Amino acid sequence: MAVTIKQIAEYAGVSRGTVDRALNHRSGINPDVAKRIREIASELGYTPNRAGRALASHKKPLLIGIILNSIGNPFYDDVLRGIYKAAEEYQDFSLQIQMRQLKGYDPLEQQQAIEEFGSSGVSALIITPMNEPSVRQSLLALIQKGIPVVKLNSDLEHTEEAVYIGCNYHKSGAVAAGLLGLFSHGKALVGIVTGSEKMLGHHQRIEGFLETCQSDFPEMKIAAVKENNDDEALSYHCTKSLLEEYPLSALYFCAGGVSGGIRAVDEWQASRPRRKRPFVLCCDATSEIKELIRLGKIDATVCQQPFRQGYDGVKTVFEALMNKSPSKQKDIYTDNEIKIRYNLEK
Amino acid sequence: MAVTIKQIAEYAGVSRGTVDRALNHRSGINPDVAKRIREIASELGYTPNRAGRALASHKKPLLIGIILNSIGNPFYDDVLRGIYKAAEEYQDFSLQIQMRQLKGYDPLEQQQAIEEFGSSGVSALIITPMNEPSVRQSLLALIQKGIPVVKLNSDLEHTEEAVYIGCNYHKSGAVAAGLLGLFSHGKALVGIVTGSEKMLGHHQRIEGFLETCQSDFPEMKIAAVKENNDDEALSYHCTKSLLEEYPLSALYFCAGGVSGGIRAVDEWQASRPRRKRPFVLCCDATSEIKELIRLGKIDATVCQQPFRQGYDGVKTVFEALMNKSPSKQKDIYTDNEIKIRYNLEK
DNA sequence: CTGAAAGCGCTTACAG
DNA sequence: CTGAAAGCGCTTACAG
Repeated sequence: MAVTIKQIAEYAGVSRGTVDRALNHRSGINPDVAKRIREIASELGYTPNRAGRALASHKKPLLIGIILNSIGNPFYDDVLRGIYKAAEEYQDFSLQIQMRQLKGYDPLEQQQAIEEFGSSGVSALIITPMNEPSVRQSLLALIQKGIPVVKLNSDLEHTEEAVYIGCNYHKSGAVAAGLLGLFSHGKALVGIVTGSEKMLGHHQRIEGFLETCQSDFPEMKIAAVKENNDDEALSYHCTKSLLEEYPLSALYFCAGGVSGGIRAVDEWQASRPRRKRPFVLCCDATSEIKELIRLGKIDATVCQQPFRQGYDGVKTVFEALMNKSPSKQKDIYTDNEIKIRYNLEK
Repeated sequence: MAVTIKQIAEYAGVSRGTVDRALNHRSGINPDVAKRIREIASELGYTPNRAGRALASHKKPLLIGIILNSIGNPFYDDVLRGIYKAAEEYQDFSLQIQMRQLKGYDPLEQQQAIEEFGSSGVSALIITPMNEPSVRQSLLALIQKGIPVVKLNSDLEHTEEAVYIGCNYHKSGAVAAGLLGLFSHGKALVGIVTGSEKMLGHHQRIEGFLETCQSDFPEMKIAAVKENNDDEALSYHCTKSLLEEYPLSALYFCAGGVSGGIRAVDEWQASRPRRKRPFVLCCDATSEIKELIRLGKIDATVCQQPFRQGYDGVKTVFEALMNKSPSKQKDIYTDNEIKIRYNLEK
């Protein structure tokens, strides 16, 4: 039988209330008493019972603020599904979420959202942070107040106190290169279409791709890297010019704008029926991308478990709040899953 | 605020005990009253609070029996990790597991284990069932008593009342064929090494493989299918003779005995340095297989989320027990994950 | 067949 | 600074 607060209280010769104060570092307790109780608890190997805790905190539910730059970005569909699934499962444990979705990437807007949540008294925050000093400042202020923060999908430098849950972008690029290496038997001329060199994730993917090419596939060459700013029309033009300028055997889309690029490939192929269509690789599996894979227009994609990102984000803050342990949870790097037509989920 | 038993009691003008009896189909209650209470509950959209339920059932913890034919089979390492992880997370909700691992495939032994658990009074059972009438009988007897049963990793025909959580073997074979088709640009002569045609899963993998070859890759030919009974020594000989008899361009191991087979490939290649090494595909990612992939001796493997199988197995019985709903949980088909050297986890 | 009470582990006002 | 009591939602003997 697991050890309870009641047992600790008996053992220490104090009331349960006092044990609670000690264990949860609440105010209004003699520091020496608190210290002794904590020692007893750790000797006895006490771990709080989450069912008990959940029931007791029923009166003031744990509010989790969520800030996602997700509007208009279908990648987040599965992330959101994961979040809502977890929220549903944890609602019996008096956990509630408050969602705030943003469009585009405006640091100021994001900072404002953080501060609003901060002053509205959320117990924890999940955010897809921009890698900006102003955002960092706001987050650090929250963390200082003891509010757990989860960085979802995009990391923010110099905020190691917050857990990161998301893709290992560098590895994602390496997987793409490895896959292409195997398909092409190590020989290829690759055109890369990215979102923006300024986006940390996009940049890291390309780095990982290039490093793997250099170390493992010396005969795989990069023709050029073009930026499409995640814009379909721009992506169409980038891709078109890449195809016209170089005799590409492969295309790697490492961000958004995939369907625009595919349109360029289709046209290129229609006008040059004798040429071999390049091998097309991309990232993630939005419903649009899935459709293009089914149609045979994309050969493979490297995914990052978006559902799990959302689900584990909520789960992680729940655990952090339930255990109120000073120990930081571990970062979670989701798997870089290879999907082809045959193992695509519905 | 969610609706509680107390509210239903007030609404119906009865005590909370009576509501409990009605909602959980306990004995000793006027059927008409029970019916009325259930109607009220469903109108109000009542769902039981798991934290409350968990705390209350603290006195007699839920015991989950687990029967795995896992001894000596490294595939189950990750399944076990998943099970223990879930057990740890759910122990606060008074869930306990009792593990019984078996060696080999003896239906009688399995049946005995089931009956022992049945009479020792477990609340639920998780099992890797053999596809045998005697096993089916024992399981159906448990199910009749209202004990939820989860079939883990292997399905058993004609027991639709039990949830299946595991691989879609047919699809696993199709993914292997699709992957090979892409790598080989649709042209290959494949040797297949399987465990036993009698094992449902092994058989289904081959079926899936063949069907995909026929429908999508007409120039991919199967040289022969050999059985190794999951035995390394036998696997070595099967593989050796396949390589000697046919000019294979690919090998597909769809069960155990992979390292024995690879030894044959290594020797074959050493004695014929001019010939191209066949492309090697297998299933799952035991630590042995991972090592062979890292060494470049296996090109790709199709995995089935063993950790998730274990974790979700426990989670599913927990949900079933907590909700005590008559509605059966949904079968879970885990993803057929493609792993190559570049996206292998540590 | 039904109700009132006690209890699961924890937290939270309230008294002192 | 500390303790006693009430309460979260649910279940379980026990009385009647």
